[in-house]
Amino acid sequence: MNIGDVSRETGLPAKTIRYYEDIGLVTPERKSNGYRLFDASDVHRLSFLGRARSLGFSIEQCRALLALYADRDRASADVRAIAKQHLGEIEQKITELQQMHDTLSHLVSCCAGNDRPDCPILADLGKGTPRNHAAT
Amino acid sequence: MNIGDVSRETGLPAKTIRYYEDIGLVTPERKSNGYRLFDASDVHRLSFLGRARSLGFSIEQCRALLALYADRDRASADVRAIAKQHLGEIEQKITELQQMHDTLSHLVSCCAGNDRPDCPILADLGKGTPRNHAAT
DNA sequence: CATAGGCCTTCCAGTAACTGGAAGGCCAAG
DNA sequence: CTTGGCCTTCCAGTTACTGGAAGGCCTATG
Repeated sequence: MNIGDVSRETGLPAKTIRYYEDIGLVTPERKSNGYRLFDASDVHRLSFLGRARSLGFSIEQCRALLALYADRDRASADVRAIAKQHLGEIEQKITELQQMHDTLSHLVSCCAGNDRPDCPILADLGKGTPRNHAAT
Repeated sequence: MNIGDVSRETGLPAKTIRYYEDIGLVTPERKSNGYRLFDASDVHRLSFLGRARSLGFSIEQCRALLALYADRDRASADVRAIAKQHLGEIEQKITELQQMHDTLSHLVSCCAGNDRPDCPILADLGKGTPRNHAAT
């Protein structure tokens, strides 16, 4: 298969697939004309990558997961450890975003949003050093 | 004030402050020895930036907010629009992360995490093209 | 046979918002 | 006069791609 076919099949942009080759996540053959030649296992790896990335795993985590995927003697605990660590990062981010959301939506609800200049959002951002992000 | 004092006062790393100068968000004076000389209004701008960034506003949004902050004829609606747009982005991200979290925590809970190789996390990632991220 | 369109190739540069580090100047204290 | 702690600039790296230029290959049609 050519890269275009693989792109269609996996949903990954051709650019991304080339990039994944650059960083060693896939190693397709080459035809005599220089075109990449992907076999079923390349496509499978790329689909795996697409799904892992869509779950937010970093490239390095994906690399580790692929290695474990290929290792028939792996321990599922190793996989689980990576996933749990990532889960922790996700939870951390959600917490931070939720915090931002609460503060900001409070400020937005306090702002008249008209043509007058007085604005509680700017007032809060311009306040002295104390970071008081909670609603009162 | 020297950059170190400002750093202590605002909580921003000196590197970041220099970067903000590079991209035109602050424009401190210079002493004869080449050192940056910050006055109270610089420090105030930097504190504003720190708070806006901690709420997740992008640098460009911060630039716009600073301009509005300085504009005594601003309309609060303009500020509110920026904040609401950002709020939408935050909500979007939270939704995505929540989705990842649900899928992944389900998979993690299904994985024994022992020294055996069978692992539902890898099994799911290795599945055919359908993206079936929901718990059954 | 020429050419047009659609594939493919490589390489360079840019994104966001910093961060790390090297090389070197300035200044106050001991 | 040297030591330590500031400060300066500049260069490179981070993450995971993405856009674009310049050019080769391949097929079909006039």
